[in-house]
Amino acid sequence: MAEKVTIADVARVAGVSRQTVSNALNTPEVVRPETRQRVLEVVEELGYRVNLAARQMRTGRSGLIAIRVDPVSDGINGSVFDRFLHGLTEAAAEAGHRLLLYTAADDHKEIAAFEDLLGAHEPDAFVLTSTHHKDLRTTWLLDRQLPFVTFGRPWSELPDVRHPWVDVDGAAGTEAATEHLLAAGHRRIAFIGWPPGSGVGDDRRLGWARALAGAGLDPTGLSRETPDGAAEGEAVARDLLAGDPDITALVCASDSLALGALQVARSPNPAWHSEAYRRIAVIGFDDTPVAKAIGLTSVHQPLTEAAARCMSLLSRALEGSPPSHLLLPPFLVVRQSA
Amino acid sequence: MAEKVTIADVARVAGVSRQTVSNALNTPEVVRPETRQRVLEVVEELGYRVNLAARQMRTGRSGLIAIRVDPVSDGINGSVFDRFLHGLTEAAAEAGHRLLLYTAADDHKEIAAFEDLLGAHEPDAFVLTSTHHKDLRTTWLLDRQLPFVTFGRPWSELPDVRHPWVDVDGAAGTEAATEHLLAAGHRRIAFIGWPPGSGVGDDRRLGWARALAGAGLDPTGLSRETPDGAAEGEAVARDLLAGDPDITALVCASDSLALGALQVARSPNPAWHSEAYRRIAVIGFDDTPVAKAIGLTSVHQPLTEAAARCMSLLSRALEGSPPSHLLLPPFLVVRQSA
DNA sequence: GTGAAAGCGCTAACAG
DNA sequence: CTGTTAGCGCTTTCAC
Repeated sequence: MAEKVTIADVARVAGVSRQTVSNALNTPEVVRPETRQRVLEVVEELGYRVNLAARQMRTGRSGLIAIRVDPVSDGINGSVFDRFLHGLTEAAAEAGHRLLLYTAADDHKEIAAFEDLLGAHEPDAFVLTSTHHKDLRTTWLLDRQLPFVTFGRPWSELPDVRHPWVDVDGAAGTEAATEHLLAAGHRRIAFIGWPPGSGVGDDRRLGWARALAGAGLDPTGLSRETPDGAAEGEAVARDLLAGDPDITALVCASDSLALGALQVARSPNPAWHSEAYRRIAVIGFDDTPVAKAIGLTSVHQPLTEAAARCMSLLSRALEGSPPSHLLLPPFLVVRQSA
Repeated sequence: MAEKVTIADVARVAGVSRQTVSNALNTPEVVRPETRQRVLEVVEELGYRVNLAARQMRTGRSGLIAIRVDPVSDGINGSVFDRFLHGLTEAAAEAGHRLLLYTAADDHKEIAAFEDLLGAHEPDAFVLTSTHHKDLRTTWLLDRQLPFVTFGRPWSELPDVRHPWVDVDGAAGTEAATEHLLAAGHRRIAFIGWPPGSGVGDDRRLGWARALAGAGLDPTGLSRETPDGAAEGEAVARDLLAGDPDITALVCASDSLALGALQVARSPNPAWHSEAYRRIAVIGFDDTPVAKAIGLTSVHQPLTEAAARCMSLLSRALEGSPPSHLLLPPFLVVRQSA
């Protein structure tokens, strides 16, 4: 049972040639239905499976899709990638592919990893995450016409960057969050985000600003920038609330930032609480387990769907179709914090 | 550069035979140092990389290690596996292997996946997680003498179950947690765990009981069982505290349970708060991002080390060494909750 | 429709 | 120490 059963065994038992077996499996329409039927029965009976290494030598296709996992999982936000990865594993399996993992510390190292992989395991395609401005990886892969899809839009101005991608509309997410707060009566809504230059962060700020503009409100003085982190979020929230007694709500670019902001919101501090009591609403981004655990309202990304879409765009790319892309809408998960 | 460079190219440029190149790479000691040096230079110059598919056809080894990822990441506790996976990816890379992902819904489906994989990609070994009583997978792999390692000890009574494994000493973790509470002066310390039968859960309960016994305390009436979950933990904690006014601390089998328990501990409810004010200490297990976020004291598992150890046991198994195993000590991360 | 031959890139076995 | 031969299992010609 664990013995190696080759195409020759199937051919012998079915009373046909090896080639006919191969045809029955790979090019069914070229074989007579009854022959095909018999071959398939024998395949089933013997538990035959194509040896991918042998196939790969002839066709050059390995059935492998490579994806990078970061050396360290940074806790709160790492869960976003992990959910995506789980979804992608399933989607890939349905498309007859398997995921191959690799690590790399930066763009250059990752390109070195591409070279290693292409020479060794020969993955059929790559899935790239965390796209950014001046992404060397996409350029490298495009130059060599290697199939890939990115989860994350190309944050580049170059109009000739043409590759399939899937992304979640971050601006729509923060916009929905802000509109939710507006609908609840909030009028002075601040934003805590990352320093400009990170496409994702800028996009999320944009949605907040758009919602304010839509309500005819002035965003001046209501936006702050900080590296990601709960401590950072807490500091910035404290500063914001102390400096502006009219702020009643905070939209954050991540759950980490929101978590810190929520500390401030939930334990009023005299330092900023000089005015009448304010109940501060807080909304995060990513709907991580932490958000669920502490009752933080957050923007949820449809990661399973994103993974499935990545896979289908990839399948299409492997068939030679021109690249297309997809911007998925996130949705707000409302909890106690807002 | 992206052109396919084979061993023949290297041989031609270096002025030796194909076999010498192969030897220089795989059996360096059998080749004259100067020849070897020249070959390696040409390899570098041409950017040659062995084609694993071709090698696999000859040697039967693919350089792949297969590991299952669960279809759905269950949020809080999923992060444990994910951290392990990240660590394993790195450890595998250092040992010259890559991780291949697959999914399966249960033991039987997973065994079917084994068969698929072995016939197709031919992984050199498997890494199994979530071992349990009557684990069909280990039996199946042992029967076929396929190399594998489990992260999780064999929870079986069978003395002949002999395979390499790595596990974290859960009992030592809850014991340390309980001792920490004892040292802080707590005398009536309850345990919230899972229904008996899940090796991991029973083990964690054992550590708590052991610590109490060591302090000469009676555990009677202090242990509760419930499926995992924050809501479940909350309900059980409420019940425990209402029924026993002397309880001042709760040790939980998971961060999910602890999260729920902490809700009760932090917002005193008249229902159980009939006695004098009690500050209830809570300790969780796994040290997930949620624990860090909400200041929950928790038992931390050394997952990166566990992954590295799994890989080294696997390497040894692939070399034919007899199986050995390892029980790693966890440690307590003390935060505000205890 | 079906079968025979060739060869993908590599390494184990053997000969020099 | 180095070179030659053979063949892993499969699929792509090309005959039949």
